[in-house]
Amino acid sequence: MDRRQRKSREAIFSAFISLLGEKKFSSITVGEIIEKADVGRATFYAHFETKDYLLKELCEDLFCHIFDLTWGEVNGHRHIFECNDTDSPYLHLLRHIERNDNGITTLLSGRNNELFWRYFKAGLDKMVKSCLPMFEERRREGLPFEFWENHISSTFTSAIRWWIDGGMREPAENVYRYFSLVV
Amino acid sequence: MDRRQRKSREAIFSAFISLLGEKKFSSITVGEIIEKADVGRATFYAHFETKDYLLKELCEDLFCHIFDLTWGEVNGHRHIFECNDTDSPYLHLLRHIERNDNGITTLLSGRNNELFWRYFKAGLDKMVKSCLPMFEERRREGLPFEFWENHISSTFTSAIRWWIDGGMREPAENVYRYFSLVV
DNA sequence: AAGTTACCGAATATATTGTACGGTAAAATT
DNA sequence: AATTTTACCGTACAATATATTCGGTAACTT
Repeated sequence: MDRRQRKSREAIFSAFISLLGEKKFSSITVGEIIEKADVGRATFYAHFETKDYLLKELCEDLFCHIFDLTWGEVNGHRHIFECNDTDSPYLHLLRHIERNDNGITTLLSGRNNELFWRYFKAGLDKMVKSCLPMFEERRREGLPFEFWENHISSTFTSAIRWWIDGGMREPAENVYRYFSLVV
Repeated sequence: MDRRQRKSREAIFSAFISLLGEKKFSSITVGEIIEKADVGRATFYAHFETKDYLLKELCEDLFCHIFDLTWGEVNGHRHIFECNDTDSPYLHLLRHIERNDNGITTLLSGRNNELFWRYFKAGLDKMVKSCLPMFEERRREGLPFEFWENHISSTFTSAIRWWIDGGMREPAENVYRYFSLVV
């Protein structure tokens, strides 16, 4: 990709993230974004069809990155289905958040946009699918598979949410322990 | 409240709900609402400051109503802290949704607005707080109280979500059973 | 019956979106 | 090194949406 393209794209993303920290998605205007990003209006629309697509692509960039990282390490060890042996991908993900990689925490903590969490959960769902066997023995009798799948994923999501909303006063390890206790 | 006021308010709510079934919140305009509600523009703004407040008040009306109903019956029996004896308020709530009371399902099923779920969960949180002792014995050692609280509430929320997203093919009783199994 | 209140309808100022165009500088191609 | 392509800027602009104002009318209240 052209360096100019990259620069504009980055500038827009960066301005957008900054704005998301201040106000909610729906009340952010394209005008504000391009002003902060210091790019022309036409440039914005050359990159992103709409404001919604901007959010979508930002999430994809960000979350795919995060999830690929947690995944990658596990995959590198060829341990997708035996996550127990190595560091749990869940704990791994929590550590990423703890370190605020890519400013992800800033975004997730905003009381702003639920859309963000939707994309986050979408990425998480995929991860859970791969690491599901981790908790297979805890699945009760008569529980539909898809329900269980969804339950784990949303339990983890809401644990993170609870963590962040509470100001992340506890270390990632604790949150992981709580998560393990209830699931 | 004046009958005229009530009529206008109802008309706006009704038009808004109908529109929410068709398209997502952000792409609904005030123009569409007042046209469908058949009220003047000034009237709309006399009732609601913005479109966001409209959603807010609608949710409050609706959810407070739903939660008060489920609650009311439990409270009527003076059984807030012994929900076990009577019909569980959770199951109760599921039945409300199953019957699509106040068109609540239509609203929750739209892939539209997460805001709706936020308000829903806010109402649920209060309910959980009252009925928490129901599951007290299942709380594991070393688990913070607030985490447990949040966990139950969001597990229930995501169970409903899973249910609705899947087309509500199972009866409310099943969903309640799954919920009981995992929590 | 008189006063108050909510409404309508239309006009309007303001803000936002998304597109179009000519000119310019950076990058790729020859 | 010269040429072509590409991305960009800035401005302008049409289309749409938001939110306010105001005079007149009908419905409620006292």
